[in-house]
Amino acid sequence: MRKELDKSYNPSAIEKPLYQKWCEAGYFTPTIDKNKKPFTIVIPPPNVTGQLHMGHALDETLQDTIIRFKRMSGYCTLWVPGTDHAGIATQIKVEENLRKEQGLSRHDLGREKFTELVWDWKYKYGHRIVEQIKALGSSCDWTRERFTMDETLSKAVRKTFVNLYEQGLIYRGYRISNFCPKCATALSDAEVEYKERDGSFWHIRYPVKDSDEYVIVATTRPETMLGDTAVAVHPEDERYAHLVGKTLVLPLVGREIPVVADDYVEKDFGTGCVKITPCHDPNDFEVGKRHDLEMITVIDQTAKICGGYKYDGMDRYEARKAIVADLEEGGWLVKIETCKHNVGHCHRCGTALEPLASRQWYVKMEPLAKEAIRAVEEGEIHFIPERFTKIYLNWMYGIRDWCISRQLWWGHRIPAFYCDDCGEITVSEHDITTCPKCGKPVRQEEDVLDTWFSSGLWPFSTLGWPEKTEDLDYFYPTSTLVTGYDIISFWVSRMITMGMENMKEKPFTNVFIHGLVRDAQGRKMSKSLGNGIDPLEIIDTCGADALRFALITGNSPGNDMRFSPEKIEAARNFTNKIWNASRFALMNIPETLDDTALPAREELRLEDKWILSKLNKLAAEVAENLDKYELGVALAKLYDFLWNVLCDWYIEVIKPRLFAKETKDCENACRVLAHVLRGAMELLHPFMPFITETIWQALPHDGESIVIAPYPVCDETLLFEDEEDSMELLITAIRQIRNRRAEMNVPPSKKAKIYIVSQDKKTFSPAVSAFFEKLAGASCVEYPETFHDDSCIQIISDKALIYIPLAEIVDFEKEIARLNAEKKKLLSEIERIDKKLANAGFVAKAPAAVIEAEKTKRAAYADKLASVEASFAKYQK
RNA sequence: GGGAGCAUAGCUCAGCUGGGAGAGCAUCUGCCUUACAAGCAGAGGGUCAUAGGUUCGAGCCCUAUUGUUCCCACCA
Repeated sequence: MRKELDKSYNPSAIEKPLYQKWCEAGYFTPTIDKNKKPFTIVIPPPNVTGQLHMGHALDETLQDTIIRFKRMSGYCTLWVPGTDHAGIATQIKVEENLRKEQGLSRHDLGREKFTELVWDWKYKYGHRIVEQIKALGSSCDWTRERFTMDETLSKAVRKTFVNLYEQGLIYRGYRISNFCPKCATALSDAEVEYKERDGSFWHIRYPVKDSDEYVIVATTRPETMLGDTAVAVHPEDERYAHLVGKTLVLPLVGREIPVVADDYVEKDFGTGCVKITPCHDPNDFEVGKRHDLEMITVIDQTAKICGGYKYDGMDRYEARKAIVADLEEGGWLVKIETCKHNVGHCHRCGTALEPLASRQWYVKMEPLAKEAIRAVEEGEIHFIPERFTKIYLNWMYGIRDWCISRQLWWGHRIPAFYCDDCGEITVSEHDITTCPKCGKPVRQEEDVLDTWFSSGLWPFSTLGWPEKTEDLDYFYPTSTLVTGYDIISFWVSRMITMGMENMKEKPFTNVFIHGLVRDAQGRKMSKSLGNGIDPLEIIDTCGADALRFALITGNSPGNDMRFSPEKIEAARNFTNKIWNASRFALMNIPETLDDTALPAREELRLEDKWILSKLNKLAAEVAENLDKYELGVALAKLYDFLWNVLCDWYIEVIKPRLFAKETKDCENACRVLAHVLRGAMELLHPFMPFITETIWQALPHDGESIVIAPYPVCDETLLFEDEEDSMELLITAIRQIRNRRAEMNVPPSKKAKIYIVSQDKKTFSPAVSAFFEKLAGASCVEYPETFHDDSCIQIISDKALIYIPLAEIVDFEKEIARLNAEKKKLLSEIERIDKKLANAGFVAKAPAAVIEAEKTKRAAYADKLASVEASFAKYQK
């Protein structure tokens, strides 16, 4: 059933109902077919209470383009959508809201009530991001939508935890971890962002007990001195050798602490004496363990001083000021230097982190990393672009144990149960209430798991693991993972690690990495800068297709891109161009034409063969580019074909035929036009699904939707090299005529007769006169064997001489100057080629085809030069 | 300290395995040519960061330098 297109493209009216139709028809829900190859993508799950931003838009567009291409190419495609519970991020948001609206903290509510509240949020806002992903046109299978805290996914988490624990790969350890005072939880190394800060280097005098001697330590964090339990020097540092083993008296505190010798100290840095605070610095912690030093905690999890000092309760920075003042007053402060140093910050909230000794759960990574490294090094998993392999391997080779416990309430609670009576720790897949050892009641670990623990299982937990499901069997391993380079260490590495461990098989074959979307000045888009462009606003005003186009065009894998209103405008103009061209086509294609057959081969005219040839070559190239993940290149080719080939030339050229209604020639042109436009829409569909479906439905077509139409492949019987060459000659000739007319200010309304002299009778024949009449301001065209009229404009085109009798506007001096310029250019070109051909090395080593091409070029130049010379002769007569 | 990316037209970027540089936007000129002024036609504009090297031939490969962005590690 064909419908006429509206006067103007109105995406907002079209997109939603279309998307709904696709979903209802089940196009996005695959039926497992063992005769077909599966192609699977799992979405990088966005935060469940988040909102779509440009980064998501890019990510989803890339995935959708790939999956639509594969679907049309005959694969059994599955794109699993879903969301992440995003532990910290979500909890913070809900806590903030609770404080704002009710003035309460989560502790006021208690764990159970608070998590209920977060679930409420999840139900309330979890839908929003899903709707936004749909608005982009993403062809996800919503019947398989998952959430990291779904029952089955939680099972996967527990199963994994227990497995690893039983292998000794999960353990509970006491050591320094990074604490975020604001989020009030421990973090993993990956979640620490180091930023350079201006700081000071305080030099403090520590006196030796019962002596006049002293040592000077230098520190950037004087407040930690409260927890000092030693001063370390290098074992081979002669300056301090006599002090090793002696006792120092800690200023302000009075604690007696030893001087120890440790390799960790660098002699040449600072004073060569390092204060050791085992509970508040990772290196000091190690030193402390080696020398069996006392562990004294002086800063708590909210970054306040604790431990029974006069500074108790003070914030760390407040305490720093107070302590420095007291040191100064006591005469302990020697000097203050300014320095730059790196401070770890929470990657969620940006607060400066506090290293604290505490008991946390860890995953022992080294044994697990082995397989994850092997899979990539042996090429089972392939990064696109290649260079990200190094980034991944660099991270994996330097991997340290992963702190997975978080002091949060929102997330998967760690399935460890403590018996306070006998001290037994039981890790169990199922909740237990009594201790299996002594039968006394147990209490479950309060902490939850790092969000990335569950997202690390995503490629198989979403398919049903640990159950042996049909989906898992058919769709795993997934095909391509699409994500930004910023989460390679957070997420990609963990999925590979967990996939190799749990499935004994890679989670995906390809990792397609994209960059960040930045603003027009190249800055990261962020809420605080207010420089973000809202993708939803663009969808509303310009349509999802325009947004998708703007995100993919001119972009190459792995590189950041700048996004600007100009880009969107260009994209919208393109959708408009497609729309108008299609509208024009449909105005001319008669209603009665509803089959999709091309005209008989012998009835195809030059321009028909040309455009068909171009289309089929395009199909081959686009598929090749898509296979290589060069989406930007593929889309640029489609743009060029639609605008600069189909619209600018083919449609213009066939207008006379289209207007000759009810002729066979008209019908043929219509058939070719419909065929080419439909093919172009099919090729473009993965990139711009809505507009292409709308136009496709309006054109003669087979099948019920472009979504499931076969992706065009190159039909070699429709490649016409000769006709392509001829058409190129004609286009060149027309361009040159236009150029000359414009140069000479001939008004477009002024038509003139033209004479074309050419040996190429096949190309320059009366059959193409209409081209020149329509496109080059010709009143009529003649094709004489020779032509002599000195008062004509003469154009030396490829394989043709063109004469236009516009005597009244010919400026002979200008003509001669122009010919001179032309001659000079031709001579230099010929000289260049001659030089090349005279080069023995070139002739001996260059491929034959290259040499042949040079010779052909030389012949063409020589030909033109002869024409130029002939013209000179005429003018000089 | 280790590693990676980028440097091409005024701006934003393409340029696949080396065979004489492209697009979009911007600029200038002329057009309401019956799909489209969100358009059509035409034009100008580049020592492909610098210096070497490999090669018959380098924007592309190698080395060094400069500028720039990022990742990792982190010395108190």
